[in-house]
Amino acid sequence: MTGYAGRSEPRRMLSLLWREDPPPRPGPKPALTVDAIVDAAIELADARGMDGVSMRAVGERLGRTGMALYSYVPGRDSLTELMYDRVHEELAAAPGSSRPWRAAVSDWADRLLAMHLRHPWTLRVSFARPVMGPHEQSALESLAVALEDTGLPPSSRRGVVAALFHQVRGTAATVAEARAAAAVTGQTDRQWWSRRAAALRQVVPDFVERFPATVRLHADPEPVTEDDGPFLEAPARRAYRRGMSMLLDGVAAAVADHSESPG
Amino acid sequence: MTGYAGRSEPRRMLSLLWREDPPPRPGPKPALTVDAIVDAAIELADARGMDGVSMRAVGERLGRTGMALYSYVPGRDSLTELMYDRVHEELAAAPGSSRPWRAAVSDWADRLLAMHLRHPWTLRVSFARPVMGPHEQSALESLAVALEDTGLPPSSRRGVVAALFHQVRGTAATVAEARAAAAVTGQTDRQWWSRRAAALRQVVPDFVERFPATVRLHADPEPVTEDDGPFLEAPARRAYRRGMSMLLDGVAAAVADHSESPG
DNA sequence: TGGCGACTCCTTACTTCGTAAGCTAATATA
DNA sequence: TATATTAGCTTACGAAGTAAGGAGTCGCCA
Repeated sequence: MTGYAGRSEPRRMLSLLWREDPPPRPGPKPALTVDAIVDAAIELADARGMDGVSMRAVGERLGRTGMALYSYVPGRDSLTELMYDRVHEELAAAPGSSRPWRAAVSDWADRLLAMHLRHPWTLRVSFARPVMGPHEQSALESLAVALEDTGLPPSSRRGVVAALFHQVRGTAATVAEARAAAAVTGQTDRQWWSRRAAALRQVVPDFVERFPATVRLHADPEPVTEDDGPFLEAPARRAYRRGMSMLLDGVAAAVADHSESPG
Repeated sequence: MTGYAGRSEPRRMLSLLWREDPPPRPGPKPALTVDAIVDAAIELADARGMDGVSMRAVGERLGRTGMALYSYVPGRDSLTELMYDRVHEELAAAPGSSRPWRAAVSDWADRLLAMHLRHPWTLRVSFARPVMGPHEQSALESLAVALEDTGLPPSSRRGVVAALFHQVRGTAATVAEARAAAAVTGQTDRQWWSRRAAALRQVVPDFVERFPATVRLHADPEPVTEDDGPFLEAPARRAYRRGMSMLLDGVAAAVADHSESPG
């Protein structure tokens, strides 16, 4: 069961996240640091995926046994949360705060998407119960700042925040999955897809008659023009752009509506 | 590593999903059926979560050992996909096809959300690589039908489909997480939250000064008036409604724009 | 300054998981 | 009827998280 935040003692976990330095204590000097452990775990996760991050593997990477880590970190889930907060450091603050809200928000989402794609294992940590670490918080803060320029009330802004997170995380999951499957099965995603389609034609020969609207939905595929990645990745990225643009259109409409008759 | 579709032989998996009945074969008569196994697994998953669904546990529920299941199903991941497709049966087809697209789409999303909340373990199966079972397909078909009434081109419709899935799945994950945490920790989500807030105040006393926009974002909480569930569940549901409404506003704008100047 | 006690890190062991291997008994087809 | 093939069992392997306990190390107070 990975991905549930807040299972352990909240005080201990928050203390770790915010790097409260502990008072000097008796006993041998710690040879490791939480940061070193988290770094090693992130390297492992980036290279081999979250399943490659076992306590033993992380310990081994640091020249220790797996059990040695338990002096620094309550357990594996807590380590995951620490990793999660850490990579949010990469989300640099928005350049200038004087840009129009739409550009700022759209940029923010793109940067979050890029972060998730650099570290796909972050998608295993649920957005539901925020980890509430410093870097995650400051990422949220910069979005919150951008959204205040809309003039919308807090309740509406919360709706936008949730929608943005869902859109970004869903897209990231789709793209990451396509990549992972390609890596695991050893075949390109195009091969994977064509094999699957051939098998489907065999098993369900009347697919076109039974699901006509679905077939029409996938008609008219656009050529891959830009750098939106390999075969299966491209449609996900285009859908992301379109979905985001429609969502922001809706937000803009709400902004116009609200500035006409505020309150 | 749960949740990756299409790991096993695609032909075998599709044959299982679409219930191709195999030709009579030598050997003892099978005492079980795939359906019985899938049903047992779903009951277990609903009751104890996906972690309660081990091959041994499912076998035991059917009076067999875990290994007995491998005659029917290639492995655990495949079983998960079968479970996933099965519960999509609950997504009844949309009532009348003559309703306006917005109502039809909104209803569809609500029904999908309800399904995910009845079976939160479905969220472990990625939307990225569709399982392509019969029930999942017919759920997608009814959405595709509703979207054709918009008159939007396929590429735009695909964007809407993706956005809808992301919103629904993200919301479902949020709500499910709140429920799971309450069940696991034994404390109500209100207790969980207040403890966490207290701990945060201790560890980061200057939180309000450091993250003012975040604090303002969470200001002005609305009273829980309707049946949107317990404490932490309510904001997720309200955010869902607001987000969905803004998204559909954006779609409506695109519809208006497109019917003015099609092509 | 001596020693108490808390600490780090190790080894060992327990549990649970998915599933590979190989056995026996049952059965459709030649 | 002989044979090949299957279902379902037992056994076992490797990997996972982590509990338990011991050995050595150091801060703090008498």
